[in-house]
Amino acid sequence: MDASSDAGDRPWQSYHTVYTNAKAGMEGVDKEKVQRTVYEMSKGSKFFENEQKKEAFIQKKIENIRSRSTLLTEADISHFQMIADKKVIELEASRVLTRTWLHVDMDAFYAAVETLENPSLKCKPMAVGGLSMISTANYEARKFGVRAAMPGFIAKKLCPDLIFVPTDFKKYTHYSTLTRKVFEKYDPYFMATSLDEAYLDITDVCRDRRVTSEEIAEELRAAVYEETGLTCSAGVGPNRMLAKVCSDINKPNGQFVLQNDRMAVMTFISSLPIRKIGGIGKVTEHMLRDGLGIYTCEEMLQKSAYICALFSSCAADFFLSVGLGLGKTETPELSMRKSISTERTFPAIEDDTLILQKLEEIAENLSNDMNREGLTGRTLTLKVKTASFEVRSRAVTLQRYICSKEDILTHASKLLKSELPLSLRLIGLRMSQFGNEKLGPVDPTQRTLKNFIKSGDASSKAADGDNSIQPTISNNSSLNESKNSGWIYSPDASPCKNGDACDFDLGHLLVDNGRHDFPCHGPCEMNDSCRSSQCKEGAAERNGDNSVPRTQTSMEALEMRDTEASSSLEQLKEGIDSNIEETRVSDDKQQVLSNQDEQSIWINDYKCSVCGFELPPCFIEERQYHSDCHLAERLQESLKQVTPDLLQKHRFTPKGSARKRQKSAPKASSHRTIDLFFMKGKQNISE
DNA sequence: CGAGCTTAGCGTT
DNA sequence: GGATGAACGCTAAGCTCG
Repeated sequence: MDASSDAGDRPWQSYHTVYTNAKAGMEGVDKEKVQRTVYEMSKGSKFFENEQKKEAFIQKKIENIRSRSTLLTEADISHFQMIADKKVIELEASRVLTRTWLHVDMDAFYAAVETLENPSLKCKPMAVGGLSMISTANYEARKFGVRAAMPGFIAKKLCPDLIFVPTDFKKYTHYSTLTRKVFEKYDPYFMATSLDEAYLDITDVCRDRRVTSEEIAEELRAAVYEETGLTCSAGVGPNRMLAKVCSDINKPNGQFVLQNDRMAVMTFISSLPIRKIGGIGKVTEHMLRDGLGIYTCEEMLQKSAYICALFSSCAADFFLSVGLGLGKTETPELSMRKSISTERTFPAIEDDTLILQKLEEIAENLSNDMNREGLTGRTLTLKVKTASFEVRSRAVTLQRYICSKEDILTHASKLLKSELPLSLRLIGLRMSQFGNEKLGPVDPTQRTLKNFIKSGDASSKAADGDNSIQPTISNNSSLNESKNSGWIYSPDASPCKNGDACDFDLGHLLVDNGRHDFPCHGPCEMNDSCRSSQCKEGAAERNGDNSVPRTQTSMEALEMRDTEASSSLEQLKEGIDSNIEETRVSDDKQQVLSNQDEQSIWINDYKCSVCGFELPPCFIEERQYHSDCHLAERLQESLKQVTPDLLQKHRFTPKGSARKRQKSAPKASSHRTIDLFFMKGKQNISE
C-alpha cells in the first residue's frame, strides 16, 4: 500500500536513512538533491531492499499506534490523563535547577585532527573513513551533504573531489587525552562519553571562582584550543540532556547557554523538535510524529494521555520528562562494562568451511580482548548478518565462565552450525554476564564466601538474581575426570521456593579477587564513563544522599538485612563462626581457607592439599571455586553440628543435578530457536 | 507468578 | 564496477521453569 504512494513522483522522499536528517554544518545544503542521490545510489541494492522491509515494519507499528489511539474512549483518555498528570507532577517535583552542566563536543573531531597533522587538507572537502563507511566529514564536505555514517561511495557521488583519509585511532586518542586534561581542571569528575565528547558539572567551579557559566565555557573552549589547536563547541544547561542540545546550537566553534530557570527551560523546550533530544532517533521520531502528531517537545505534554496509553511506563516517563526539559543532574556512579564484543564485515561468503574459519578469527579476537581486560563471561551471543542484511543473534548461557579461544569457538561453532547453510556478510561474538574476572572488575555488591559468613550475610535472604552465579566446572572435560565430586555446588538447587528460609545461598557468592577498580588503561576509547575509584567516591560525596553509588546502597541493603536476621539465624552464624575456629585449630590436614590459605591450599602450586586434585595455576577461577567449595564443605560439616534441621533447607547438592541441567538447558534453547524460525517463516508468508 | 533467558530492535558515537 | 561499520547500553516481548 505504502509502495504505491512511494512510487509517485518523488520516491526518494520516503527513503530515510540516519544520515539524511539535518546536522550541524548542513544548512544551505540542497537536501532534495542529496536525498535523491542517496536514493538513486542505493536503489535496487540488497541493503536498500532490507531498509524497505524495515521501513514497512515501522509503518505497521505507526499504523498500530494510530488505530489504538483512535480506539481510545473518552473514559480511557481521562483515565490516562490522570495517570499522565500524576507522572508530570512527580517529574516536576524532581526538577533540579541547582546544578550547571556543560557539554563539550569537539568539532568534526577526527577530520580536524587529520587536518591539524596535514594542513594541506585545509579548506578541502575531506572525510575520515573509506568507500564503505565514513566516520566524520569536515565542514567543507558537509556543504555537499556528506555526513558521518554515510557510505563513502555515496559521499563521492555527492562530492567528487572528496578526499578520503583512513581512520587512525591512535591519533584521536592522543588529542582526546589532551582535551581531557583541560576538562579535568573544570570538573575532576567529568564524564567522557566518547573520544570527542564530555559532560562537565561546572557548578562548583562557577561558584568558587565567582564567574558565570558563559565565561567558563569561553575559557574552556579557549583552553582546549590552546592545548590542542582544535576547536570545540559547548552547551550549558541545568541538566545533561539540555546541555547536549545546547552544544549543537552554535556549532562549530560556538556555545550556547541556557539559564537555570524553569521558565527559560520551558520556553526553550517548547518549539524544540523531538529529534534534537538524545535518545530519540529516526524510528522514535517517526512513531511519535506519524503516530501521534508530535513534532516538538512541548507536544509531548499536550498529548501526555496518549503517550501513557500507548507506550510502556518507562518510555512514557522518558517522553514526559523530555516535555518538561528534565534530564540527569547527578554525577553517575562508576559503571562497569557489561559486555564485550567483536564483529567483522566481509564480502558475503557461503562456504561453510570459510565461514567457520572467519568465526575462528573472531573467537580469537574476542578471547584476546577479554584476556587483555581480564574478563570471563558465561553468556555468548553470536551475531550474523546475511547477504540480504538480515541480522540474527543466537545466545547460550553457560554454567561456567569462559574466556579462552577454544571455549568460545566450541560454543560459537555450535550456535553457528545450527544456522547454516547461509550466505553471510558479518559475523560477531559478544560475551556478557561477566564472572570472577582474573584482573578486571568484580560486581562490588558481591562478596567473598569468607566475608559473607563473617559479616553475617548467611542470614540474608536469597536475592539479586542478576548476580547469582552457577559455577560448574564439570563442563571442562579434564575436570570431569576428577574423582572428587563433592565440590560442585549445583544451580539446580538454587531457586528456593521457601524464600524466607532461603538463607544460605552459595549460588549468590562471588569470589573476591581484591580488585574493584574499572580496568582503565590510559584513555578509554569507547563509551567510557571512565573514572577511578577516587573519582567515584568524590562523585558520591558531591551528589548527596540521592545518588550514592550502587555499591554503597547495595551494601547498605545488606547491612539492613543483617539487622533483620532472626535470632535463630544469628545463632546459626555464631555456630558457623565458632565451628570455623574449631576446625582451624583441630584439623591440620584440611585447612580452612582464608585469603592467604587460598594460595597455600595448592601443594607445589598445583595439587589441592585437601583432595589431591590437580589444577595448574592458570586456572585461576576454577581454583578459586575449588577452594571455595572446600570451604563450603567445611561449613556444611559445621552446620550439621549446629542446627541439623536448618541444614535441610540449605542447598549444597551433589554433582548429579548439575550434570542434568547441563544436558537439558542447551537442548531446550536450540529447540526454541528452530521454533522461532519456523514461526518467523510463517509470519512472513502470511504477510 | 516471578526470575532468568533469548531474540530483536533502537540509539549513540 | 561494486560497494552501507563497530561496539557498546538499554528495553520490550515472549518463552521456560520451578
